[in-house]
Amino acid sequence: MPAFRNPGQRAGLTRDRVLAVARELLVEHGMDGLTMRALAERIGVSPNALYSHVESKTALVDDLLDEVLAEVDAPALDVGDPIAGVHALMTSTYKVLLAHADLIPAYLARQGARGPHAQHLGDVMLALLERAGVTGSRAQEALHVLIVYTIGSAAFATRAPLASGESSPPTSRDHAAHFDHGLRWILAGITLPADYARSA
Amino acid sequence: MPAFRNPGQRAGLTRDRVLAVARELLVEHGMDGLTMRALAERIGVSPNALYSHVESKTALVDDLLDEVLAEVDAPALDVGDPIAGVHALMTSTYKVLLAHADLIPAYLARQGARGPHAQHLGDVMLALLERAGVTGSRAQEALHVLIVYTIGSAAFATRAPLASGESSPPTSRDHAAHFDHGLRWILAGITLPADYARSA
DNA sequence: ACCTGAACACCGTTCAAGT
DNA sequence: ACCTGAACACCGTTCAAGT
Repeated sequence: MPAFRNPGQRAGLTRDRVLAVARELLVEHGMDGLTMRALAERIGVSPNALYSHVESKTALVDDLLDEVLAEVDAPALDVGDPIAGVHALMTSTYKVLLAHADLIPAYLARQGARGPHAQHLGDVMLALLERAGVTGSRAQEALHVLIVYTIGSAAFATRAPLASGESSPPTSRDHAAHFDHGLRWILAGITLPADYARSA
Repeated sequence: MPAFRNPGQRAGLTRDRVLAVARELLVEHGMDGLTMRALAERIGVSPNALYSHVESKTALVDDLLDEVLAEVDAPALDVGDPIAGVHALMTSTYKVLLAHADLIPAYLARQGARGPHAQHLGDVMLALLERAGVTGSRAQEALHVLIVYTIGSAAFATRAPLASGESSPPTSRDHAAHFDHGLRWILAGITLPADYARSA
């Protein structure tokens, strides 16, 4: 907060640096510790300077969450079994989320991300689902249920076991197996005929 | 905020009234609209007066979320199939959550509730699981995965369909059927031998 | 275009009174 | 015990400068 610069003097700040320091703050002190003012202080700039590089705090967090999704491997759109492609995509997402466990509560609160990477992954998913015969609002639903399931599973896997009972705690391999079973069930449900449950 | 009372004059405020108005505010304006100051203003009291009836804002929201769980039907502990009991309990919880859809984002953010009602339902669940042969940290895990799944499913069911595509949107009956399928799968997974996935 | 200083309109919470 | 007034230590964001 002390003034090393006069008005008009630049700090050499970039949008990428803002995002990087924001991520540090979030990992170190959680979502409550990520404030615009704390962020500005760590960078060494006045709080309002951030608004030259970021539209709002909400947009900043959205960008943060979206950035991580760049690490997800998107399968090819037009080769192989489309449901196998969806399976691979969600499995990769699950792994990426586990690699950034500190961000999981934020994903959970927002029920996913919203930026260009999330958009792209969503488009890939919808294209794969379409090739599998799932379209329209049913595809939108399938997308959402898969996202919620994946984030929820990642949240569950990062929960420290409460250490009661005699059996050994579940390994990350156990969690991954659990995740995989559920994923396969959901995919089976999604590809059923659309009116399988329309009866009384 | 205008002063109708002098210091020392009571407003006849009760803890139940604070909770009731807090719930109004949350339903009307969402989680962001529920502030201690807005709450105090609607009640007609100064903001700090609330702290005579509530420990903190966090505790207030916790109580709010917990209160709703009083509506859940807890099955008998010691009669019938315990897994059928767990199934009935989660199904009742799902229905109660849908009946208070405005609160679902808050449950999601906190991954459940924490008060006495939540505690009681958790105890019932653990007792049922124990009768089904699931104990220790594995039971804790099962509890958590069932909670996350149920809240996530309720969140999914209350999402307005995005209205693209030719097929008719899924009914609440469809959602309930989906929820039931997933619940049965999870229960099957939970009751498998503990080391089913321990291989390489 | 990018920064500072100052300010606006808020927060949750505490502390010292008053009855 | 329950309330008010005032204050503390914060928020996100905007506006008017300066270069």
